[in-house]
Amino acid sequence: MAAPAILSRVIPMPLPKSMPPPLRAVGAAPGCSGCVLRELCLPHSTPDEALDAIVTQRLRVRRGETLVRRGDPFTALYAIRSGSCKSVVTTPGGQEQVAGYHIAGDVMGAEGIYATRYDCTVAVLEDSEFCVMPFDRLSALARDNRDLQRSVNEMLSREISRERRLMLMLGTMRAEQRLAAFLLDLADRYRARGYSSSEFILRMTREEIGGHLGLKLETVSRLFSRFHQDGFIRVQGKEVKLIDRAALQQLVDTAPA
Amino acid sequence: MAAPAILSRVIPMPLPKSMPPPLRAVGAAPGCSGCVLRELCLPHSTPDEALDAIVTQRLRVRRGETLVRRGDPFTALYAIRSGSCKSVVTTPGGQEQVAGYHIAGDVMGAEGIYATRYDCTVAVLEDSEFCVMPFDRLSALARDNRDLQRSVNEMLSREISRERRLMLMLGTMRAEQRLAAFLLDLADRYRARGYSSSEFILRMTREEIGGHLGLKLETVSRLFSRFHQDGFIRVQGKEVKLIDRAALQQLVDTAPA
DNA sequence: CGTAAGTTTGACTTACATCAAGTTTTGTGG
DNA sequence: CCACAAAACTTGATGTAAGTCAAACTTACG
Repeated sequence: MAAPAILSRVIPMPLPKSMPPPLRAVGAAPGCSGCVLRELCLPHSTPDEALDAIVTQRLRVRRGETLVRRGDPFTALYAIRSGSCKSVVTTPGGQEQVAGYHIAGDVMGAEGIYATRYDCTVAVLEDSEFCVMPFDRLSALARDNRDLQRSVNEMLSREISRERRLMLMLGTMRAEQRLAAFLLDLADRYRARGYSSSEFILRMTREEIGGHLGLKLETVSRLFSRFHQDGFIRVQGKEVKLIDRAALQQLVDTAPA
Repeated sequence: MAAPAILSRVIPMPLPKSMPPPLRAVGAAPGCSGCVLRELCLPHSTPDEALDAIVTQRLRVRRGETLVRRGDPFTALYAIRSGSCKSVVTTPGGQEQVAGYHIAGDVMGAEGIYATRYDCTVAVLEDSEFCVMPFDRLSALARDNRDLQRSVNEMLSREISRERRLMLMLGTMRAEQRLAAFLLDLADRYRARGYSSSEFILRMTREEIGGHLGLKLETVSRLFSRFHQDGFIRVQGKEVKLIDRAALQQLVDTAPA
């Protein structure tokens, strides 16, 4: 198989300086068994035996680069080891929707399995590191391992649920509810990763957040200001601190009408 | 395991003609190998050997009944053999979003694999017949059959793509674009099933369509009237006839601004 | 055949978008 | 490290697409 576009942009892992640059290094990669993100990234059902065979290489990608492009042949799932990115879908008319804001522990690319091509472009928001999980390898491993097969199914199913929640948000909520829900969801995800769930740095611009929530950047900015004034949060550019979570939650839960 | 709610309302498999109304099983499954919907329902990779073992029973459900409820334990995927339904997600605040409008050949329930519970309520829009694919059976079959395993993955992945398109629509399009996209998508799906792609009967009310597209029923109604006046379609209640597909397509493709 | 559910259409309101101008932050090269 | 240009952000004034409220009409079903 021809090397997918992405591999041509691989930056060698800086770990042991002596190691040849990636592309092999299967067992040589640190493996998932000791990874702190394991619980998030692979479903709990993932069997230990398989763990260190799934990830064949690590990739470093710099802020502003593209990890996969819409239409690229599907070859692998990518897990975020560190950093963050957004996945973007585009209408025929050129409008952009940020389908996901992904942070460490998230797995991306699952939509490509059926279509054999990725249908999102994944843009890297800060210097990041990814674990590459070639899909035919994953499938082969799963064939001999019932639990791993289940893990793959769960991973896909989890993605369906995630998107359904987003759809629900876009279809039913008003602007302030969307932003509140976004912030609370983000906080939960940071907590699950052991980071502070009340204080974090947004890696997306107001425009990108707007593109995610189906709003314009001015609306996002105004809402941040309003939440700040109302004492729900403290914002300073990209730094956000949640002050009154209950209030945000109540915003989300309260029917608009 | 306790009998899942859905199955408790099912009558044992081999059965006579005279059954009490709702949710009734309609006899031993004829198998998928001769089914006209096979191409749509199961991915092309599905191996012949597995085909007749996947569906264990057929269910008849009458209009207005509920096939699965949000929160029910996940046990099976359901394929629509004939008829149609909507799947509904609900916000904490009680707002409803119609996550999908499903017609013959569609498979539902995939989101439950991860969560072990369904997270949509599926309401039946007209008297319909379903093929029940118990998931542990499907998994077991897939374990011994690489192609079937792939089919399951593809089925899930296809659902992710479907939802992503809907998300894109909700996040970026204006009302008239949404309705146009909805009609064109529906037409395509009918064509793929061998039905007329230019003339069909909507089984959803204006309110349900609105709930699907993130609009209010009055807006949907007005748009139908406008499309009618503009000569794009001909509407008469639930009967719709597409007249000028190109015009609808152009609406969808034209950037709003 | 009658009643309830669904649909259409109009008048009015509103949440968010758009346009615009000024301020702050970021990142780069001297 | 600073300077300065570009990008990102904030805030106000105004516009508009879609929502809300309301009333009359049509369709479907028990």
